[in-house]
Amino acid sequence: MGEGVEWGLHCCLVLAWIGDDEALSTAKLAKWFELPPAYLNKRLQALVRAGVLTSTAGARGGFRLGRPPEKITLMDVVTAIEGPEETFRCSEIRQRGAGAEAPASEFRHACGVSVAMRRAELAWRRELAAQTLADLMAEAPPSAAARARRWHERVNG
Amino acid sequence: MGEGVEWGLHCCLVLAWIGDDEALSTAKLAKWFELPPAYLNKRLQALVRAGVLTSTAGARGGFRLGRPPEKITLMDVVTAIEGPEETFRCSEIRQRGAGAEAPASEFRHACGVSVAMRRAELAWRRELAAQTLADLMAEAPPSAAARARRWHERVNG
DNA sequence: ACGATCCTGGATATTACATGTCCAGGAAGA
DNA sequence: TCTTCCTGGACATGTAATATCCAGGATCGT
Ligand code: SF4
Ligand code: SF4
Repeated sequence: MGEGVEWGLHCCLVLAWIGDDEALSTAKLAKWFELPPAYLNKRLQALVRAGVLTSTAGARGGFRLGRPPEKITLMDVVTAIEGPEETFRCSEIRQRGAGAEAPASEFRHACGVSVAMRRAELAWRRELAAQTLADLMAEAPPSAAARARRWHERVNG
Repeated sequence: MGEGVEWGLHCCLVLAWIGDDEALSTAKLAKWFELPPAYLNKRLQALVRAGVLTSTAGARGGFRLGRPPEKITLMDVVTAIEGPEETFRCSEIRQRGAGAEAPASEFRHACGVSVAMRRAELAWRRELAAQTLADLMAEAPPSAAARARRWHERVNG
């Protein structure tokens, strides 16, 4: 799991705190977290493509949430950044070598290893889809949200 | 998730099918699945270190299961090969940059992003720990097990 | 109209890690 | 004693994540 997920979640959290009235530029967000601006921008673009964020070009432009926080799940952010592929990639080694001698009827039955791993991955995705940005905001200490808004007023006018 | 997990699971399955009476060498297993022998051996060594497999040196040596199949969970194999680290690594970016201005009291509270991701990961691990090698054997078509034993008699005497 | 800000997307470099190979040493059986 | 075979480290290779840069276009404030 790349660190981009952590970046994305924190950025979404900040954007949720400061609200939809104002946008935050890549440069501001990068400065907040001390991250490489150009690279962070790539991740933000991925979130835009997934509809999690919206972007506005031009002066006073930047990013804001694409929909209300209670409509954004952690699963949305993770798949936007990590891609839709499953973490367990099946290379079908059972059909190679000695396994190739097996009758074709055996391959119609889904591989047990594959379904077992998929079952675990589904449990993971289900748990991610069950938690929203709004949940994270609720659990966070209120002082963090207030500090985000104060910082925003200072740097964004 | 590296492909080593798939290799390890398939090898464990073959070892479970042929039973504890005989051992299988790295070379034989590699030939079965058409995998690079030296590299496969690295993964098998990891399984030995975790106690999932046992190894015997010398002629007619090789690997066999370290304990009965119903005592080997998928979680055991995955952690043996992928390592014990969580897939979501937290780099504590909330304490960097503007976040550093936060009072220390805020950091005593565990980060919400971190606990949310951990919760999902625990669901994944729980699901892996709930499935054993014996379960996989039961779900597999009986013809696969029979073919494994036949092949073993041909190559191992 | 004009300059400043700021997103978009492609090309490119850098780095980390997974993958893969090789070899010397030792253990066990034939 | 010869062969098989595991162990562990060193090393080479390949690939993906990470990071930087630039040209193009959009928007805003003046
Ligand atoms: S048995 Fe399952 S994990 Fe193994 S190669 Fe086939 S589909 Fe993949
Ligand atoms: S808030 Fe959570 S995910 Fe973010 S840096 Fe802190 S511990 Fe890591």
